[in-house]
Amino acid sequence: MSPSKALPLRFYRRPTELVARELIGRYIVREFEGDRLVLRIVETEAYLGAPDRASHAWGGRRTARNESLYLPGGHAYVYFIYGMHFCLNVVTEGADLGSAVLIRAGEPVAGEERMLALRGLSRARPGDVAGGPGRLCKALGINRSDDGVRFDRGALKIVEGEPPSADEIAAGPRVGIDYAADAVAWPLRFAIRGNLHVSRPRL
DNA sequence: CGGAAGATCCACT
DNA sequence: GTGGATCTTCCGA
Repeated sequence: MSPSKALPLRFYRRPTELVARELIGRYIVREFEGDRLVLRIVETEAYLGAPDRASHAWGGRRTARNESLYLPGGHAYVYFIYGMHFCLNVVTEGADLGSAVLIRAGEPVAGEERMLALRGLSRARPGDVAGGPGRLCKALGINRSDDGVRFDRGALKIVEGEPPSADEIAAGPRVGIDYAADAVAWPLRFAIRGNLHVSRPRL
């Protein structure tokens, strides 16, 4: 079934837009209280750091909240937003740049029953479990205690998969960043074309 | 020190 | 389509 070989740190230490594209089709493997939860990544967004108005690292902003965003590629940046949701990012490139990829949606591969329970649902249509960054974190039991962990080992890994071909990946503007001036329209959102687990608005 | 806004989600009309 | 939930963070005064 799903492969178990974690991506090496060097995978992440490349241009952010490329990493965002190439994370599509990989698997997030989460060990949570004895359960193995697996999601296939179907949607990502690239955040480029200081030059990117939509990035938490815009203009070099650096605070206690986003400190882990400045770790070297391959670490997690988990932040709390809107008073109730967590979002999961994969730090990219080298240390101190503040570039990262937001994991926006995943397709359940294993442990779906447990993920449903974590989401507080009894049944779900495609996309309900992990279609959206807040839902995805809730389905995997991710919170601030996962901030700064490595993705190549431990209880929150990203492993190899079967990345779709380039023509199966759609690109478009990122979600929820209307304030981001010139960066509003940058096509840094990536998703598997036609996949039902992609968040709204669908690409 | 106060206010505003946020890389969201859900329920309701 | 609209607004409310809920709270941390940030910036301006």
